[in-house]
Amino acid sequence: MYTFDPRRIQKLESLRLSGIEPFPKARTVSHTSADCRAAAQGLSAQELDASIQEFTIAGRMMAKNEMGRAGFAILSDRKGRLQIYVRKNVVGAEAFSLWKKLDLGDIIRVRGTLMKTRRGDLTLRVLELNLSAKCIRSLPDKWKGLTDIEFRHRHRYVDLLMNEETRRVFQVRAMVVRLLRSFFQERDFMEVETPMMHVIPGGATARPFITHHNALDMDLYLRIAPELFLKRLLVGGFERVFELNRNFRNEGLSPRHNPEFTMLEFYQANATYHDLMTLTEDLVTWLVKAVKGSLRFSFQGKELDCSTPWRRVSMGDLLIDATGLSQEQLLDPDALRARWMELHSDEDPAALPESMGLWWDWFFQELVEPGLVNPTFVTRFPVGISPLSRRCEDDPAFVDRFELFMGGQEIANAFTELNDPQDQAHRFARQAALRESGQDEAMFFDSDYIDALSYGMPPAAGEGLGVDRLVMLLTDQASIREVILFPTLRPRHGKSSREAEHPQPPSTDTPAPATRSRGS
RNA sequence: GGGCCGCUAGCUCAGGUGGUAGAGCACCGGCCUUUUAAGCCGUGGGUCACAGGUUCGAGUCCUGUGCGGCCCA
Repeated sequence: MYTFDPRRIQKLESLRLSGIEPFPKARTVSHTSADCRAAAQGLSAQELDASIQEFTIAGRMMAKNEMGRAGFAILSDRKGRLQIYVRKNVVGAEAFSLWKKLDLGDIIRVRGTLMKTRRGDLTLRVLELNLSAKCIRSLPDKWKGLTDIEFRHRHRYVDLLMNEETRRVFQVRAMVVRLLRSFFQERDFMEVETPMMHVIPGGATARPFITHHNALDMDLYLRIAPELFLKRLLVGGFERVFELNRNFRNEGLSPRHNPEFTMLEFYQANATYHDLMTLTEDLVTWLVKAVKGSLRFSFQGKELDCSTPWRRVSMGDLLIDATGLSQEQLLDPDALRARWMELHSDEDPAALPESMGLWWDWFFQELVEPGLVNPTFVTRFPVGISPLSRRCEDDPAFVDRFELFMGGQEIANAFTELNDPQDQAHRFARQAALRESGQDEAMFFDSDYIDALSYGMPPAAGEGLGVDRLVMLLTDQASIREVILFPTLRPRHGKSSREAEHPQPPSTDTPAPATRSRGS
């Protein structure tokens, strides 16, 4: 059952007794607070007083000053805030008694004309006042505001109605999504929607969520990436496709990871990853200019300069600098292991990687990634951690792939697509073997995808771009939870009492394998 | 997974060494017809996250649990 604040319930009753419905049906509104500001632009207090134009606006009452038979309040609507002024001899006794009963948080509708106060603040002089919806919870402290981060995330609606900055973050997010769509539509990419529920989860190395279809009596996986379906569309003749939607990865929560996150993926036939580097520069600089107004901006205290061309550097060169190892040592898992143990003498050697690719991944994430502040394309990844990428022409141990880093975090991941069905089958087999050995982030063997490639997929390049991370950069937020309206949170009260009384048997899960979750 | 910090009124926070739980805002009542965090007077409001323990006595000390934040892995 739910318990309401008895004082506010009493208030509802008293309003109803005096003939005022606390939750009436909507009445029309003619303007917004921004319209009022625009109408008053450049007008003096005298000119406003002479104006007879009426405005009907509605919004939430965020502040209230009562002064006997008059008073001020601040109304907040989707376009901002506007002060209103209520006088008993103007609105009448009945409306004024409603005014006196109004609480902070109430949503009201007012009709009136514009004026300026002695201090010059634009104000709506109210002629008519209606209650639109009653608020029966008290608002956070009007001066200190709402600061508790957990409360802000669990009750985002309160965060939004109290904090201008929170609204701004999500307005920027909406703008970014709109601009991304128009960028690709203008370049003749077709927006598509591929399955969220997969029989075989693929397209990334990550643990999936499992769900169940009752009628078919089968488990399905929430997708970890749309990649393999988008490439099937290349086979089908849609030569430029993109999808902007959610992926789900069954990993821990962190300031950079939410289990569901938004990714833009796009694929272009007859292009290579070099073409996508240029396209990504065009896309991101365009977005940064539109949102920030400049290619230079600060992110978490660091200065970012997005002027093109961006640095392009191979992963190997970065690792030579960061580890002090030679090119030959970087190819030798034993040398890599020895260097790692020099840096981490306390780690359990049994839990460390065995392949060169994973070693590169570990060293890179630890030593290189945080330092990549300005936009940087990192190229030439080891084939072992790139099971869907085309091999470099000059060295089959590496692939034509890049990741884009900005502000010390991975923003995008792209490669020239592997379209040789035999090579792809070999790579899947290798991944499947890793799964067998307990690495549950490794990929499944997807024979339907091999079927598709067997029909011939045009040479193509594809990219995935983390929308949440991009919005973090553009809004200067350190945590992904600040750019997701309703981030995943633990249940408020943890384990149920039943579970506490009857603990589950010990988990039979295998211990965590020697992998670290890939970015993005 | 580990370390540190936090959890007190609807909100923001005080509560040296253990001794009847406090302020501001909000809410309620009264005064005030251009306020600017309006002001003045008055009232009500608490399972001090939860569970144990030490003690004559616990918001305070101890142990455990939950939730959150930061750092590390």
